[in-house]
Amino acid sequence: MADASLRRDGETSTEPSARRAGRRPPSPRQVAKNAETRRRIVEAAGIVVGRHGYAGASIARITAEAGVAHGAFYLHFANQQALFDVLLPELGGAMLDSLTAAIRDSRSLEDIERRGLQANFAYLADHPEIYRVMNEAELYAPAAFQQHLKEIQTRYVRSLRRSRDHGGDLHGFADAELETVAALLTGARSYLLMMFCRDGNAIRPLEPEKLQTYLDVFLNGLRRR
Amino acid sequence: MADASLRRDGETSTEPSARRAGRRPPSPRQVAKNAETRRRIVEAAGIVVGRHGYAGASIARITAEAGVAHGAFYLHFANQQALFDVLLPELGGAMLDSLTAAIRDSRSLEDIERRGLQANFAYLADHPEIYRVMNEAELYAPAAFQQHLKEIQTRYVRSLRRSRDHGGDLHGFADAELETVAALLTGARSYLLMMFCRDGNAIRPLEPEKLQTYLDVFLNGLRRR
Amino acid sequence: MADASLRRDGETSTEPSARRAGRRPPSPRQVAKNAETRRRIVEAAGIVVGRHGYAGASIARITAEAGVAHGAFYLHFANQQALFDVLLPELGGAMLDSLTAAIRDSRSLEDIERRGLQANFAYLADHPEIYRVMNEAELYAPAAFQQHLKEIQTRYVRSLRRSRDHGGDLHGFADAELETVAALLTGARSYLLMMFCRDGNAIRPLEPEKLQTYLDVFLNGLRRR
Amino acid sequence: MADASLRRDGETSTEPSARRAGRRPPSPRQVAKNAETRRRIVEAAGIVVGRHGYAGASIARITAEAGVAHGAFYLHFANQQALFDVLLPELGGAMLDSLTAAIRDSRSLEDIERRGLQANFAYLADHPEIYRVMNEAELYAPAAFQQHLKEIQTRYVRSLRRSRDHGGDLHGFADAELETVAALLTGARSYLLMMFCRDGNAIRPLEPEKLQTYLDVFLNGLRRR
DNA sequence: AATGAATGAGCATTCATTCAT
DNA sequence: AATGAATGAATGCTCATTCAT
Repeated sequence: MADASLRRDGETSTEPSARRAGRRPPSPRQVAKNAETRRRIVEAAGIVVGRHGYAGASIARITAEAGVAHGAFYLHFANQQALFDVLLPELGGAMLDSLTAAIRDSRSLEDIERRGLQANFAYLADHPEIYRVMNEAELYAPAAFQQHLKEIQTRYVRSLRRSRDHGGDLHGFADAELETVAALLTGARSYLLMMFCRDGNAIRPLEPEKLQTYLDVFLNGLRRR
Repeated sequence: MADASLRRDGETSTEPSARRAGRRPPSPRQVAKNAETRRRIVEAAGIVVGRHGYAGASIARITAEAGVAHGAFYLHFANQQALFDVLLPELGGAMLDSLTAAIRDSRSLEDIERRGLQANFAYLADHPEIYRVMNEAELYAPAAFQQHLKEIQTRYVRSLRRSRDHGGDLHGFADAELETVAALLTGARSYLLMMFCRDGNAIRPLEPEKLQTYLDVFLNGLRRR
Repeated sequence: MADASLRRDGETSTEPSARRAGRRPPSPRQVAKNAETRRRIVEAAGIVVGRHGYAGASIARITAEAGVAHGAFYLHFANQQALFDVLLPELGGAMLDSLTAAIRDSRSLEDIERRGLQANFAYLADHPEIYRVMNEAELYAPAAFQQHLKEIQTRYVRSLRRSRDHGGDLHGFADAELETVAALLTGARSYLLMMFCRDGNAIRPLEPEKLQTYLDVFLNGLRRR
Repeated sequence: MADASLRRDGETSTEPSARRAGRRPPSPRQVAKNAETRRRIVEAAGIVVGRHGYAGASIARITAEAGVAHGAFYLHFANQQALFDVLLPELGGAMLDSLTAAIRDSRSLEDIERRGLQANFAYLADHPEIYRVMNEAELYAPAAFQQHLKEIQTRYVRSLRRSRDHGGDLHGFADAELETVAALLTGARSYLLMMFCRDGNAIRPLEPEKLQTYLDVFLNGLRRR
């Protein structure tokens, strides 16, 4: 999971906030059960958002999907928004980590892009609900969405910089320009996904010719000035 | 109310409900009033969606903004969805026309991109509500959104093709590839807008250096293979 | 009904707040129907509070009792509290008016007290629900309760003053002291009611000996210093 | 948990649950802890009711204030009502004892009233939460409230009778009449408190002139017939 | 066509109570 | 005895839609 600091806001603390004198500490079993329930709620929420969107993600649907009582929700989240705020960081964070891992030791821009794009689409094909979680977050969890964008941006720029400093492409691009470049790449990738890979709620792979065109344009465009 | 099942797409027929057996045709004044009320509702809806999003665009708010009775809404639209379905085509269509006009006699790709992008951002600065109308339509009026994307795509491809056939850039790109290129350009543009030009509900201009980077990357990337 | 100004606060305005140009004015029939529904809700609320207390006066119960839809409530009141705030003024105000009428041309203190007390208990026997409406208002509609107390106090002091200025008793009591005296009388009366006249949700008459003791003590006590 | 049906009045038995066949009697330490927890809950409930009223006195708030686990509540009380039923007797009983002590060797009515009233207001100023505990009990613990009234009544009548039999005032008042007189005095005192001494959740002293008026009226009124 | 009161299903949230540990 | 997570019924409120006028 990306970063615990993303999860703080508005969410009911799970840990007893003050370890009052004379209180029996919770058994490890209890703690585990507690965390497990929370996990099930988040997971169920992902599925429900994937199926019905945030707008259709009522507490009733989520708890039914999770197999817990309606009221149990409020033991783990202060309110519906608190869950929404946590959904993208928790589910999308895992995706970002997986993408980062996929391109970890790429040295060339082509490597980054080809492997990144494929890993991206593969992950979404495996976890199709993430698409809506991410996409609708702009509306239903704006802060989380902005944070997610920033995270993508940061990681992307880091990769581009590494590629520029070690490899052949991108020389001539100042750090500030790489910010813009990352936005172009992210946007282009996002639209490929949206326009050519969606199939109802499922994600199908990008056609190879389109991937090739994408690579051609950007590799050529970013080669050198 | 006429039989809804006869209507495509949930939208109430705009034509006066007469022309049915034995009904007097509406006076021109009536027709005008009819159309005028409908227009006011659509316009009000644009404003309300711009301000509160589709989710906050209740019939009550829209009719209040339009200055008509709550119930009047259903004389012009079969239901809320029918209005949502009509919003992007009516408001976004005008924007597309304006963009198409702005690049009409561009011959070079640079012309298309520079003028198009500037016209795009200028239009949105003037009509800030369109941003949300367009952006949230993916969720609230998916069919209209797909249609809008297709429209953009078609027009973009047409421009690119013209540029390729008359100018210097893009030769070597087959028609099929231009589809992909249009998606890349649209996606990149959209993310620039989202990441760098939003300021609450207002749109501020793209910084010139970022515009330049955009142009550099794509003009270079699309020049030739 | 006591005073419209009591009713303003938090309640949804029933009149269209702006008579916008070109809007058809509501028909008198509609207006009457509207007011009638509101009246039925208030009346039903009185009955329900009398039966279950404010705590049991759910919107569902009230609207069921009134024979209107759940949602109709919110066409007439902004929320539950707005109704509660209006209940005592509307129902208790009528009672105060009736009491004021009952003692209107009393000249002696004995007259005021005997007739006032009897009118008070008689009114409550006829409208037993008022007892709880009044009694629980301290908790559920504190502002209305304070206002009600003040109203009682003001009217009581006025009567006492008139009695003092025209009759034989109470001379030697300064205006400021009459405030205290009114509180003593109100409190004593209220406890007689509470301790000796309640019978479930009904009110039974005060035993004549108790009334006599009340009169003896106060008439003697207030006669003269 | 022991069989609730055996218990009068909803209250959990305070005695250790043993003494049943084959159970080891609880260690003195256990009993102490048991009683201590119960005491903390009652005390916490007083504070919470003083702060939020009975309506806001959720088990969660009370147990949090008491520093015990939510579930521990049900080891000491059968349910919330059982606690409410016990609150006024336990907290208000102490107040009554203090008032009884304050007027113990009064011989004149004036003594009783002046000292009683001052002791009453002083106690409430010291324990402001009792005001709400007492006041709202009519609603939330009606039986306890009636019992409390009766207790006040009994003690008051006893004092009045002693005064009558030993002192100068009240002669001519039969025992039955003293019942009524006690109600008048209690009601008058209660309204003085409510109307002139409340200051948010705090109680401020009664102004001396008002106290004097109270004494004048009643001493004069009760002197003799 | 226009009006706006009425309808009722749907939803988030609270909280007394239970129970496995 | 103590703990605190889990349960689920109840409630206030919103809002798309209908319909008498």
